[in-house]
Amino acid sequence: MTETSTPRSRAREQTMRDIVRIGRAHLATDGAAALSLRAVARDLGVVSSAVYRYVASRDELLTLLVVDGYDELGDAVDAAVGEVDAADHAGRMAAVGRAVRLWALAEPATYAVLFGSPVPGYEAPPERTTGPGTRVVLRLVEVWEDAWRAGALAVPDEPVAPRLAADLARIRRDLDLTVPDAVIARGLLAWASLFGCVSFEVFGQYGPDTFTDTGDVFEHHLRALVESVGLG
Amino acid sequence: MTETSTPRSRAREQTMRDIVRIGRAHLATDGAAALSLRAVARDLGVVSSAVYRYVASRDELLTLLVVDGYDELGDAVDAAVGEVDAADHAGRMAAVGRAVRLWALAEPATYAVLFGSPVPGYEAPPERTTGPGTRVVLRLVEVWEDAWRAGALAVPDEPVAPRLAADLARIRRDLDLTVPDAVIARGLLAWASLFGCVSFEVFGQYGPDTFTDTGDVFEHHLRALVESVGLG
DNA sequence: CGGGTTGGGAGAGCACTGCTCTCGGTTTTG
DNA sequence: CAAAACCGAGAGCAGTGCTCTCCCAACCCG
Repeated sequence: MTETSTPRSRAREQTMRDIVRIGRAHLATDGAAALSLRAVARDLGVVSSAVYRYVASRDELLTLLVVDGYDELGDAVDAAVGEVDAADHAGRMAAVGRAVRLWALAEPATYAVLFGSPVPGYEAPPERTTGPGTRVVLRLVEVWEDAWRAGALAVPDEPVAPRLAADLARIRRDLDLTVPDAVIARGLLAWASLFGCVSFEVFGQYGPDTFTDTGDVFEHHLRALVESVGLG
Repeated sequence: MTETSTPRSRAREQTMRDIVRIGRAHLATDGAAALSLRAVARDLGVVSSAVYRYVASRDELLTLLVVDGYDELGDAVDAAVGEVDAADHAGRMAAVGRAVRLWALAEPATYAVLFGSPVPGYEAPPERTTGPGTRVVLRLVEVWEDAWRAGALAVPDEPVAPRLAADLARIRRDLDLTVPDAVIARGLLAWASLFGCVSFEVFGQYGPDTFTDTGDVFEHHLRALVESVGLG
C-alpha cells in the first residue's frame, strides 16, 4: 500500500530527511524558539509555503525533531549499556547516566526541547513520542530488574505508602517486573535525580564558575545514585 | 537621588507594576513563548510603542518576570521554613522541598522560565538574577549548616575526588561553612534531585496517569532526600 | 499513447510579532 | 516662565506562521 517506492516517493522521503536535518541544525544553533519554518525553507532553497506540503505546521516539525532526539538519545544509551559486561549491573546503570549526560552536553538544544520546559502552546502528541521517550527509563528498569534477578540488588527494604504501593504494583504488572516496591520507588527517584543533575549542568543552574570540572561532580553524584538503588 | 517621589515617578512605578502583573498573567495563561509586549500593551490600554518607555525589550520584560518569580519562590520557601521548629532540621529541609513543589505546581509557567530550558536567545543577566536565584539553595545550605553545628547531622563520610574537594573548599570558604565536604556534595545532589523531581512532575515526564497522587511520590522521595544528606 | 489525477513549487496575502522612528502634548525642573 | 525631560500615539520595517490560488510536471490507468 504505502510501500510503493516510486521516484516521487523517494524524493519525498529525501526532502523529509533534509527538513529534519536542517531543523536540527537550526535547533542547535538558534534554539527552539527561533525554529522557523521559513528559515528552514530558505535553507532548503524553496519558498515557505512549499514546506507545508511536507510538514503540517511548526509544531509538527518540532514533533519530528522531538522523536528524532529521543531516538538518538535512546541509541546512545543502548550503545553505552551494550559496552558494559552484562553482569556489571552497577556499571551498566552508570553507563546509562554517563550516556545521558554526554548526549545532553553534545546536544543541549535538543535536550532542552525533550526535558526542559515544554515549548508553550506545543504539546508533544503522546502516540508518537511516548514510545521513543521512554527508552531511557525502560533501559534503567531493565538494568535494575536484571540485577534483582541475579541477586545483586541490596534491597533497601523501606515502607511504601499504600496508595503509592498500588501504583507501583500496577507499574510492576505493566512492565512484568519482579523487583520489590522499594526498589521501584528508589529507581524513580534515581531517574529523576539523574535528569535533575544533567539539567542543572546543561541549563547552567550550578553557576558559571563554580566547578573546575563538572564531570567530577557528576561522577560523584552518579556513584551515590547507583548506591541509592542498592547497587554497587 | 533617585528617591525623589514626584507624581510622575509614582505613576511610573505603578505602570511598571502593572506591566509585571499583566506579564505574569500572560505567562501563566499562554506561556513564555507567547509572551508578547504588544499583548501586554493592549491589556494595559496603551499602544505598543508606549511600553518601550518602560521596558527596553521583550527580554527585559522576561528578566523582570524572572526576578519576580525568584523572589516569590524565595518568599514561599522562607515562609515555609519559618513555620518549622528551628531544631527540627529534617523538618526544615522537607519544608523547603514541599514549598518548592507547591509553588512550582501553582506557577508552572514561571517555574518553567526559571528552571526549565532557558528561553533561547535570552540570557538572564546574572547581576540581577543570581541574587534572588540563589535564595533557595542558600536556605538549604543554611539548614544543613545549622544541623551540622547542632551535631544533628550523621555525616556519610565518603571520599571526595581531589579536584572536586578543592571546589567544595572554595564553596565552604565563600559561604562561611563548617560542614564537611561529603555533606556539601550530598547536599548538591539532593538539591539537584529535588528540582529534578519537581521538574518531572511539573513538566509531565512521569506520564499522564501513572500515579493516583503525585504528592505521595514526592513525599516518598523527599524522605529519601532528607536521609541522603544525613538528616532524620 | 493520451487524458485525467495527483504532487508540489511559486507567489500573494492576512494577521501577528519585536522594535524604531517621529510627532505632539504634558509635566517637571532650573 | 522657559527649557528640558517625559511619554503616549501612530506610522513603518522586517520578520513570523499559515492559507489560498495558480500552474506546471509527474504519475497512473484505460
